[in-house]
Amino acid sequence: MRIPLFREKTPVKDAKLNLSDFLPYLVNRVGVIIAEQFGEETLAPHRISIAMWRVLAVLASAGAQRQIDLADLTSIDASTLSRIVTRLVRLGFASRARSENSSREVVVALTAKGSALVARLIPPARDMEAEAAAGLSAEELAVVKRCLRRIYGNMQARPRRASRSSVRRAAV
Amino acid sequence: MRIPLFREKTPVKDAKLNLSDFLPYLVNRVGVIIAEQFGEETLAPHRISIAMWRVLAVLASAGAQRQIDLADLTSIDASTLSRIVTRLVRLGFASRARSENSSREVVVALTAKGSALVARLIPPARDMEAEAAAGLSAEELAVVKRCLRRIYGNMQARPRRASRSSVRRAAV
DNA sequence: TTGCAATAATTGAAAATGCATGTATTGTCA
DNA sequence: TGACAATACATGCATTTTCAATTATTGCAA
Repeated sequence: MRIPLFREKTPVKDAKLNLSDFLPYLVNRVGVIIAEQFGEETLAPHRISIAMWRVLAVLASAGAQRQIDLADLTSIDASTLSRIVTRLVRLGFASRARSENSSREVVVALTAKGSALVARLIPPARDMEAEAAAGLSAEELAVVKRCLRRIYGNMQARPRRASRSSVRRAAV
Repeated sequence: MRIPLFREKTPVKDAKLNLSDFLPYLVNRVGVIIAEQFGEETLAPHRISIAMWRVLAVLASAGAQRQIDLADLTSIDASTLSRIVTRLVRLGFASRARSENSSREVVVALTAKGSALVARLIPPARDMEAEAAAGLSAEELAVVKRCLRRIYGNMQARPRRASRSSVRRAAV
């Protein structure tokens, strides 16, 4: 194998980042603009935040959950989520009860009022998705969704630096 | 036109949301997990936040920008951006100067130190993207990126009720 | 030209967020 | 079984973000 006298062509390619072709950038942009518009148009009239909507949607989709699982499913930090659930309970959209099998756990569920709210929000949510995906073929949209699921799985399975708790364990 | 005695078939389909097939949900999840891991692993050692990285990356990719355009390109609120730029200037990564043609505008640019930082961060950024996209074919990845650009364009072009932030078209 | 609306950036104050820590409970293994 | 680690949730606190002005400048129409 020949050792090149010069660096391979297009050395600039590594030093420069074309953001419009950079996946994390594209994903962030799309995520922000969708959340903004859905929040302003659909959620604001109901006086709920996008974070609250995410919690309600997960509860409606996946059923009652422990807070730690809700945090995972919504990508919201556990401490933030604890406060959001407090607000949802105060507003009457969710209930919080100690788990039967473990009294350190808490189970969050939708109330009837919460279910009714989600039912009203689902059609505009679907509409927003349809408008976002306008011009994409069914195949393309399917590819996008499948790939996003795969990407999430990749990131989740990635070996990462030890977190605080395991650092403490390793240090002992 | 006949009025059906019963509701059309599969009424549940509209009332229930399957989040794992819901585009906004998938996009948000992926965006959050990528930002988290890139922030913890790559940015934290440099004492840089993900928001600061986004600003630096846009400046490196698109050149010096007015703050309002930076806000658009980074999906960061203009007031938040103003404070982030202040921090970047204080840290020596960026410069802020009044525009030549309009003294109400400000032009933010990378300093040499800022460029050097971005140059160091680009390789791990590329690595992260590659790991995220592991298992996707080149074609699939291309479809995903193209569709995300289209989706962003769709959302931007969407008719929405008047809001404070002006809708400014950015060529990305 | 002048007056007024629009634009760009900043800032005060409130709300939201994230990290570290605290508390209570459960799991485990020596 | 009895320590001790791990887990689940809540909370204090500092930081960050957002919304609503505020200031300064520019564009534009009468």
